[in-house]
Amino acid sequence: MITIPYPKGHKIKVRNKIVESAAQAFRTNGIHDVSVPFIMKGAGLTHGGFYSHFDNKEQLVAEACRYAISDTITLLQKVADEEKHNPRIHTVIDYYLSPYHRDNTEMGCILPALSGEISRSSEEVRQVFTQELERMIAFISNLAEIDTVKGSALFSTMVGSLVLARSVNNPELSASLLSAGKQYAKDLVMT
Amino acid sequence: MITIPYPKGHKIKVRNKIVESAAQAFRTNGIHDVSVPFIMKGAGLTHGGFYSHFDNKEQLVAEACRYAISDTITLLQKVADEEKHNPRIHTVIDYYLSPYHRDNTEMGCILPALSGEISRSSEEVRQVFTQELERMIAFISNLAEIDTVKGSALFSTMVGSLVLARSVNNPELSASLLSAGKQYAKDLVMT
DNA sequence: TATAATATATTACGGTCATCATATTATAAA
DNA sequence: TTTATAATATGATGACCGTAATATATTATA
Repeated sequence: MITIPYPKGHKIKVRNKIVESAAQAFRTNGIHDVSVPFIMKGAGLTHGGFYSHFDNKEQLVAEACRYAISDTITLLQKVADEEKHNPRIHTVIDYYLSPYHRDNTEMGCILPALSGEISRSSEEVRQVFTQELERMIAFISNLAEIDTVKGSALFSTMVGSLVLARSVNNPELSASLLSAGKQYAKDLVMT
Repeated sequence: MITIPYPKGHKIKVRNKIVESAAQAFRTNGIHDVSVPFIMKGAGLTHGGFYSHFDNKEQLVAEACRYAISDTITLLQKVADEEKHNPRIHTVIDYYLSPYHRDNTEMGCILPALSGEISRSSEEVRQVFTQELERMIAFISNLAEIDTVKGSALFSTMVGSLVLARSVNNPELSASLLSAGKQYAKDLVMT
């Protein structure tokens, strides 16, 4: 006879908490700089139980990245849906290149946050990024009513501007990178 | 009486070798994933001598980043100078977004390679990046004969395209990201 | 209320890290 | 050739890593 000693779905909930904790931690501190004990602490657990949920850290990395990108697409969709007057792509560009998004890496788009590290990750992780980036480009292109080639260039501009705006020390330069990105991203859509 | 046991300039040469080794290693594997022993081995030395050249790892990071960006600007200048017919900015864009540059991170531009990690680095390192990025934007803007705001957007597009092209697993998608970036970067210059 | 099954915690292991103290080596001058 | 010493190597320290084995806590059911 099979009994269920813990509440039904308990383990899945805990597992999701670990993924969420990891997705947040990776965006804030990078993949390699975040330890399993740190992630588990973020989920309110101790590190030992980790391996009853995941085979290894790499598996969690892949899941957390997929979770984070999906989350961002959902958020951008919501941002677009709330706009009633201006072109919806403009609203998304403005959000993506806002000081808020720049300064809150831990809940933002994972692509600029982990950009460098992804190319050095395992095939499994890169596969996830490839799939999710394709979804992101499709989403952006659809919203802007442009083809996916142009959509790729648009999203590249957005990612590059955000990455550089986060790298610099000088607030004026950072703001200028954001606003230049916004302006020419919108220009790109309209030409 | 003071004796000089090693040839004049010996230590400076060794120090430069360490910086070069670090600049290459950081671009290939990221800052945090590269250890001091690994860098020293790359310079043909053992780890212990490191602290007679640098106060700590962070100081080397800052120097290696400055070295790497200067190196890249010099290289791009040379690439531009070799072009006789087309607009020189086109040649630089084509080089920057070439498969060669995408696939040889270790000798390429450090900004896309370390983008995510820079924003989490010390003030000292971010200060270096700020200064060198300003130089890079000035160089690009001057070459394209556009103002620095437009130049910022142009360089953002280049960085973003390269970052995303390196992240994905799918060769076609990667190539498409490069060519989309090239096309719209050139469009941006001319409009 | 006891039990069985499952979720989480504790503890340990082997490895690598940055850093430092000390020993050794290489070489210019005496 | 000897000597002084700068440059480099060796080895150690304490911290933290990913991973794993084992122990403990939890709770739906009998």
